[in-house]
Amino acid sequence: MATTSKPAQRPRDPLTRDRVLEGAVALADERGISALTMRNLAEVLDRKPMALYHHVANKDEVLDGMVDAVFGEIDLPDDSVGWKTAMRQRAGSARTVLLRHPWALGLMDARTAPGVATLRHLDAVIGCLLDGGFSIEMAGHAVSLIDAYVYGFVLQEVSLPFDTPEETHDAADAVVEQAGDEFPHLAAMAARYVLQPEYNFEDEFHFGLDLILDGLEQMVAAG
Amino acid sequence: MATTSKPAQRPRDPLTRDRVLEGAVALADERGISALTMRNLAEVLDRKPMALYHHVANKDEVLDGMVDAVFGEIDLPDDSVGWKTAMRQRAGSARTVLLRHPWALGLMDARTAPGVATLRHLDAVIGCLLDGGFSIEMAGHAVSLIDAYVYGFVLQEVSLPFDTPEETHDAADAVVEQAGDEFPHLAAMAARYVLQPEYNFEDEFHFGLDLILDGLEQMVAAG
DNA sequence: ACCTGAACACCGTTCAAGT
DNA sequence: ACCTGAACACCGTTCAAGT
Repeated sequence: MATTSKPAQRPRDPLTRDRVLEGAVALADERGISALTMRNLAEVLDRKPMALYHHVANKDEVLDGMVDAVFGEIDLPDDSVGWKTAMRQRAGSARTVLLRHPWALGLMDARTAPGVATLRHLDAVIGCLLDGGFSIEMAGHAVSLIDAYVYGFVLQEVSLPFDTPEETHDAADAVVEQAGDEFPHLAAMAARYVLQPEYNFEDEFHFGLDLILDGLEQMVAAG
Repeated sequence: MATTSKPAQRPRDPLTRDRVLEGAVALADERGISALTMRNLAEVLDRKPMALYHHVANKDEVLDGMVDAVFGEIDLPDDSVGWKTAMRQRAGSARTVLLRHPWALGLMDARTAPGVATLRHLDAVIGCLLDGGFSIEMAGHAVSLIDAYVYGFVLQEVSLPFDTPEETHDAADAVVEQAGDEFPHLAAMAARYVLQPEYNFEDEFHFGLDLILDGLEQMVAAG
């Protein structure tokens, strides 16, 4: 049997910056980023709004901290499995984490500076690639390429207007019916690919990731 | 000599949905997405706030429309140059447009459904790839991969805390000084790569794009 | 058809005050 | 050191009304 109230709240020992950020992430996950107001956040933490300002400068600092907290959840690359496997695992972890906090990528353009979790992650990734035989330039190329792909893929995934295979099916159906004349290629793709029972958007993720990792491997092997 | 006032405003003929969206894009470009309020937008359009609701249902519809308007600015693929060149040009156009409206990608996760400009663009891209010999499955893979890369790259680009090469240099300098001990690989990359005079973040874009297009070309050639 | 005024239930944040 | 009350200048949006 647990103690008193909801987890991670422990209502009345003094607030900390970390507790504020933790509450903000939980609130955004549960009720959407638009419900993340300083006033709602204070209520969840069982304080009055002004109490928050003792621990963070303003709402922007909360948003910055939330993004960094999310990046801190992503697994660091495993140094013992070779760069390619390590990058594949890390990319999968990043996707999982970013889908769990679907508001995070939309906050990136509001972020003023990368946080320490973000920098630590980047440092570990670069180290893993250098260990794997990448030159410093190639490691720079690789990080930018892999991360762009992962972020962009998840951005498409969270902005898709459906969350389940059934909804995907219905949406594709609607495209075929509504817009088959105006957008024939799109309709063909919906009918002959997306609507097939074996279609799974997640498989697209691995297709692109493998193409990228194979391409990098060839370039590294070629020197 | 122009007529009376600022362009695209023409203060007093009746508002239209398109004029509302045009004003919203201009306002977000000039003063940032946080300045985009229904009240500010009404002022720019020389109306009272409530006038907007005669042309759009609510603010969410404005945001959806803005994203679709931005997608409408991206060049459609050129059917006469081969799929690879067409995709390279289109990706470059998308990057340019998305950098011109840096708030657009951050709005994607709030979007409820793709608009017609987005669908038209996607349709043209699929058509271009099918013409180039892609199967419907390969075209699906290719669209998802290329678009993920372009969006993700630009997302990194707009969230970088600097806008000019000079600022990049200063920021990299700061990383080396502040965090050289804690993040040695990052510091090495900053010192030995990013801080070199010939470094240019834009070149990273072409590196990754070419790797992706070459990989796709090999797969298509192999059947 | 198109626009407006007044009002409601919210925001983030300042400033001065309480323990 | 940590928290609060009252206030200010904002939000998006409803409803009823004006031309």
